[in-house]
Amino acid sequence: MAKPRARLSRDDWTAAALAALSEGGTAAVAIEQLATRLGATKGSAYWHFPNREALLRATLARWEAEYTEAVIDLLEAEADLAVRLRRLLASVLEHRQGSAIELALLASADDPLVRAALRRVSERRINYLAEQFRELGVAPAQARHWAVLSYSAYLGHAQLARTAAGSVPSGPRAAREYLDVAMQALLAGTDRHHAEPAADA
Amino acid sequence: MAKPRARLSRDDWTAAALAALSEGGTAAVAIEQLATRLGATKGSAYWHFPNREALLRATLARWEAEYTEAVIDLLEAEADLAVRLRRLLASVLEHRQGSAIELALLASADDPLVRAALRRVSERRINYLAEQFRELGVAPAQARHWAVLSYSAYLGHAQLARTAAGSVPSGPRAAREYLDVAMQALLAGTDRHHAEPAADA
DNA sequence: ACCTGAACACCGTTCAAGT
DNA sequence: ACCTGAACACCGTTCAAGT
Repeated sequence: MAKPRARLSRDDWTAAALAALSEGGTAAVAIEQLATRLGATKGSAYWHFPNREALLRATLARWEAEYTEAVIDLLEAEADLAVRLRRLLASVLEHRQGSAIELALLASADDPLVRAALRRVSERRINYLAEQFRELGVAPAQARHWAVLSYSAYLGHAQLARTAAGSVPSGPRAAREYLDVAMQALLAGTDRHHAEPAADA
Repeated sequence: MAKPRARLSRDDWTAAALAALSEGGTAAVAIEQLATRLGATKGSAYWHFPNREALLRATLARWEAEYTEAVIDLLEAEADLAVRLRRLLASVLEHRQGSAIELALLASADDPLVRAALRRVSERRINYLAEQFRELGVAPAQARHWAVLSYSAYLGHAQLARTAAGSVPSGPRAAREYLDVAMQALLAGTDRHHAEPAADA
């Protein structure tokens, strides 16, 4: 398929695996299929990696390094703390780029390696959100609970968007109304009983 | 492993598949492995089912028939509408029986067949929840949004419990506090601005 | 150092042959 | 009607041999 390359690097393999991952989940990270795409034989993979697990592990590590902070970076760009939460949920409704791999990983949580990667990323993001809630005036003990709830809504939404796209609000109008509802819920523990209908649409 | 049985039925195969599903997800529904467990050869499976996909499909259909209404039945048993929501979220925190298969399915959402089953079940449950919110006095158009948010929190929680058990509130004390927060959020659109700390613990 | 090519194990699938 | 046993394709893995 692809033009045969004289030599392949580790990065060539993880790049191909990352692409396969977003298209077909963990199952698509198959050495023989990747070798065909890369114009090489399976033996090449086994030079760079001891086995398929190591290739998958390296691929997930690369995803963590390149995408873990993506959500946080997106939020940091906005000054208004309350609007950040809205952005977080909106990012799922709007299917931003980079989320394809994340959705594929959530669907492949069967795999222990995937599970471990998701665990680390979740913990990092929940800690960030808890910090946000504390800045909004929520007591530390409660802040973590609000963070977990918010991140659960995010994850559940990603899951719904993938498995039951029809059940999820679609179109700009419905999305805005849904976000208003979500913000009213998630900020119910704050002084601000709901965020403005957003100046970021 | 298992004592060899003279003859196997379709139900024997789907029962074995259901057990394998809850232990190892879709990947564990492997005809050769199931045959060994059942004390038969692979050919037996191909008598009852045209292929592995048909076996998986029948297994998922059985799960839908036996477990789809489980959550709803659980909730119907309780008269107080607001407490039902609390029960829904609590059921994830407490890892009730039957949820093992559901969690495995969420993790195997890679598979188109699994996705389809989850879609049908989600839609059914969201409709039920929307009805609940309408009974709580929420306008129909809003009720669906609150239902989607609630179910997202449920799904996201299931995902977190599976991938990042450490991030989720554990222990009766933390679980209760977390539920109080969740109820405050999910009932923020209702007259009852939060449910009583529950008489069902 | 990096890769090919052939080999083997495992699982999905087929099918002729058995009871 | 229901199952076995042998066969083949596909993918993970190994390794001797090539450049």
